[in-house]
Amino acid sequence: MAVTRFAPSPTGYLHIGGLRTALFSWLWARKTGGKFLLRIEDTDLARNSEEALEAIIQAFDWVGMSYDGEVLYQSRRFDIYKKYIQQLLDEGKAYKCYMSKEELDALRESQMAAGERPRYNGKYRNFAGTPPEGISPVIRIKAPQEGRISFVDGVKGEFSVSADEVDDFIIARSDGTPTYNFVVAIDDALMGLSDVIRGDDHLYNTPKQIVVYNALGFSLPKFYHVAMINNEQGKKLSKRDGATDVMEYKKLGFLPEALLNFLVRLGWSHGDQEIFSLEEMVALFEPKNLSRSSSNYNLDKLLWLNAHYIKNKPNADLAELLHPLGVDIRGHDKIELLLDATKERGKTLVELANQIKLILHRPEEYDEKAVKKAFKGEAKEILAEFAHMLQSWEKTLHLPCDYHEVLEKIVETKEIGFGKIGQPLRISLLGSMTGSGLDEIMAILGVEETVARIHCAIAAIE
RNA sequence: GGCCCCAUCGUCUAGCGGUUAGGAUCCCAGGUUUUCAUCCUGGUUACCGGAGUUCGAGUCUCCGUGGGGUCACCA
Repeated sequence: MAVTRFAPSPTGYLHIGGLRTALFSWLWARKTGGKFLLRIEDTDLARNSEEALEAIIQAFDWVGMSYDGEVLYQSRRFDIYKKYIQQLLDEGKAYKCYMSKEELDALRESQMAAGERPRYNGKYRNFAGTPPEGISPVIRIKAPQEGRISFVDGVKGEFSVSADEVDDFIIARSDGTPTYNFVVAIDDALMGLSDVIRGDDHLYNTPKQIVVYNALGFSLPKFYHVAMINNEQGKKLSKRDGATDVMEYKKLGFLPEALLNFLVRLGWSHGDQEIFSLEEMVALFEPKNLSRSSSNYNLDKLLWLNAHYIKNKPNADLAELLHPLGVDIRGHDKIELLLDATKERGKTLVELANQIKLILHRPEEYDEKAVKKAFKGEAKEILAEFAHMLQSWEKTLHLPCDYHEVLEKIVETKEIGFGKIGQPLRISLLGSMTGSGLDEIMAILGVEETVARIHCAIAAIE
C-alpha cells in the first residue's frame, strides 16, 4: 500500500513534466491500493495565485486522475511548522542566525571571488553573546558537518553527498514563515508518505530534507527521482517548444488518454508495449522500470497515439468532445456515418472537426489546382448527367452502397473510368481532391444537397 | 566553476556477460483505397570515444567527451 503525493506550488499552470510525475505517483498509489494525496506548496505567500491552483485541479480533472482526501494547503499549517521549529530550537538542533541579508551577500561574494562554493559560514551556530540590534533573525537548522548524507534512490540507486555540500540552511525566514525544504519534510512525514516520486531537479533537496527528518526523528520514505523531459532537440523544455501547459493539449484537440499514454512511456516502459489504457497502466506500473536517463518530447508519437485513440473512440463520445470545438452533431441522424467517414483522417479532434465541417458546409471555393486537373473535357456534362441520374433514380437512395450503384451505373453507361466522375464530383462536394469516401459523403448529404452542390460547382467553375 | 546525474536507431525504448542488438514512431517503397487518410507488407538507421576486467562486454571498472541537474530569507 503506497501513499504518494503530488505537491505543486501554485505559481502557474500544470506543466506536462509535472503531470508525468503526478501520473507515476498516482499509478503507484492506485496499483497498490494506497492513497494519492495532493498538497499545495504555498509557503511563499507573495507568489500564490488562486487561478494557478484552479488550473492544476482542472487539469487533473481533465485527465481523469483523482486524488484522495482533502487538498492540503501548507499556508494553513503554519502553526504546525512553528511548533516543530520551536522544538528544534529547544533541543539545540536549530538556532537563530542574525546575519543580515547584506552581510550574507557580502560573504557569498567574497567566497565566489576566492573561487569557493558560496555557503553559510556557521557564524551563529554556537553563538552565545548578545545578538546585534535591529535584526530579526532567521532560523537555521544544524546540518552535519562531516561525513556524507546518503540514501538509496529508487531510480538512481545509491546516492550520497558530502556533508559540506549541505550547510545550515534556513528553515524559517526572518518574518517567521517556514521554508520549502523544512515543510516538505514535515508534511511528507506527517502525511504518512511511503514513496516520494518527483523530478530529479529535487535530487539535491533530498539531503536537506533528510537533515530535517533526522532532527525530528521521522523515518524516511522511499525516494524516486525521475529524469527530466527535454524538448525534441534534447534541451530543457520551455514554452518556446510549444505546449507545456496540460490544458493547452485539450485546446489542441488531444484526448487525455493519449496524453497520459504518451507521458507514461517517457521514462517508463513495459517491454515492447506501446498502448496502455489507464487500467493497464495501473496494473503494470512498477517504479523499478523507471528510466535513469532523461527523455525527449516527441510530438509525432503523441499525434500517433492521439489518432489511435480517436479511431477507437465510440462515435457518441466523439460527438460530445467535438461540441466545444464548434461542431455540434449530437443528435444528427447521420452521426455514425459522419464519424466513421472522418475519424480515421484526423490526428486531433480539431482536425476531425475540420473534416466534418468540410462535409457539412457547402464549399465556398474550389481548389484551383484540383479543378484544373479534374475539370477537363466533358467533366461538367458528366456531372450534370450524374445529378440527373440521382434525381431520377427509381430506388430510394439511402445508404452509401445505394449511391455507389449510381456511380457504377454512370461509369458503365458513359463508358468512362471512375476518375472521370469521381474527381470532379469530389471537388463539387468538398472543394478539394482529398477527403472521405464519395459514397459516404453523398449518403450523409442526401440527394438534394448532393445535387445542389454539383450545380453550384458547375456554375462556379470556369 | 564545485558537487552530482545521465549516455542503444533522428525520437521513445527493450536488453540486465554469450541475441543476426528487438519493438514503436518518423522517413522511404510496395499493396489496399476512384482521391486523401486508415490498414497491410517490406526497407534504411543505433550501442559517444578510449583504455582496462573477462574465454567473451551495449551490459562491469576507469578516463575522456557530450548533455542535464544543483549550488536562495523560490518552490
